[in-house]
Amino acid sequence: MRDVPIEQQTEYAVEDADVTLQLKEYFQEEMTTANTLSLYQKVELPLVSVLTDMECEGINLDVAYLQELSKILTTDILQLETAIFEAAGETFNLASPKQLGPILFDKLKLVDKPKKTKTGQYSTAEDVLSYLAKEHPIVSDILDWRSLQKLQNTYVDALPKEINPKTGRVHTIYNQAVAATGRLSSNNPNLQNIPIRTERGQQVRKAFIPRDENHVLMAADYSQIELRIIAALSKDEGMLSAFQNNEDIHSATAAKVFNVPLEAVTRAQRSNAKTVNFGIVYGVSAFGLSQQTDLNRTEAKELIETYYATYPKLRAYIQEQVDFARDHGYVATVLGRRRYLKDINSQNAVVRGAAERNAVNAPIQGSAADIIKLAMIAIQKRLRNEHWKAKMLLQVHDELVFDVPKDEVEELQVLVKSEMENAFELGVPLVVDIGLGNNWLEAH
DNA sequence: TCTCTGCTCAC
DNA sequence: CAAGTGAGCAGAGAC
Repeated sequence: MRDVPIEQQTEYAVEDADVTLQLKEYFQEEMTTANTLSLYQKVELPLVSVLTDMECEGINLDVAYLQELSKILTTDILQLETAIFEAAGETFNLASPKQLGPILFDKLKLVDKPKKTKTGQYSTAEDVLSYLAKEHPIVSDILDWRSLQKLQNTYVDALPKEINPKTGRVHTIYNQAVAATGRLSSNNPNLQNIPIRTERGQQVRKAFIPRDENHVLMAADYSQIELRIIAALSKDEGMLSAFQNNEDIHSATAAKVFNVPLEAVTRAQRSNAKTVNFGIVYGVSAFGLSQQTDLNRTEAKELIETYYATYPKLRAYIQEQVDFARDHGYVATVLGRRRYLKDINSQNAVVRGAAERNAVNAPIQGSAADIIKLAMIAIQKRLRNEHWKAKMLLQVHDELVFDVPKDEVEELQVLVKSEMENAFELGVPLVVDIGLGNNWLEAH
């Protein structure tokens, strides 16, 4: 908390003493374990001042641009609303799933047996409506309306309200003691879920800009860090060699699974391989995979089988994690961060299944968190000791964002890439991609 | 005003 | 039965 007025410190960052208490509660009784004590002293405590610096620094937002964006959104939203009420034959509160459900499924009878939520309402969730879009033009208008409404309410109109009048910048708060896996979380505002996937969402990301015309934003993100971790932890030769040869892991997986040369992999094959690669980390079932791809359940089941035949040590590793959790009641990351799984021996198969997926996912997601935390500590130490003017602003799980004076850009890229790639010796190369831009979208 | 539900944004 | 980790919005109902 250096060089920051006291009134500013307490506004954005919880004081260090409070964080220490939160952390001790977070780790609870395991503080006596050697690994946990070391994790606490070597990672979590040094990270406190790094996060404080980032929170106090804040980030610059282009408010005039967001206000223009909001006007356009308002027009588009009204247009969609008119078309939807016309098609429905009545007006209602479109933001209410409780009112929308009966319109779609009782009045327009979009489908025979509508999916219900756990409370018995009709489900109008995105995956359900996407599937029904071909039944009636009102459906895609509703989905479009929802997405624009989300952008306007959650980001375009909300973010400018978060600007601190003293600094003129937006200051998130990072919570170090919330996520079960060791990840950070971000709130007030959450700057870890700024849109990027859709074209209209990308317009929002453009509102995050450098502090002035002498700076640029630099984004540095780990390439496929979770898959590299599962490759390293499982020691599967096929997956390790793909990373050692710096191959595109999804194409390499597709080539192996569909038994075609790397150059002959089609877009659809790569896409399905990508879905399985991510699914493995989350513990996906054949049913889940079939929902996410164009495959039926039999094909999805076959694909998963072929996947495990391709990367046999992955299956063994997953089994080891589940067995370890059953025996010890917890699983651990590369730095010994534990997640306790009280339901791992539950009689209830659904509850037990969820705990088993946690046993696989927590070490992967948590090890990625360990590694980026080490990188953040190392980077901030150098920025401070070597008197850089550049500032680390944001962390988004596998990405760090910096505000960089133009005359530091070239050298800082080298520093950040090197510190991130060498933060931890994993046994598989860590690769960091760096981008620069006059806004956060361009920096990707 | 508070809490829960349904939904959707990110990695 | 069925994909992990979060935060925040509006609606709806309890008080």
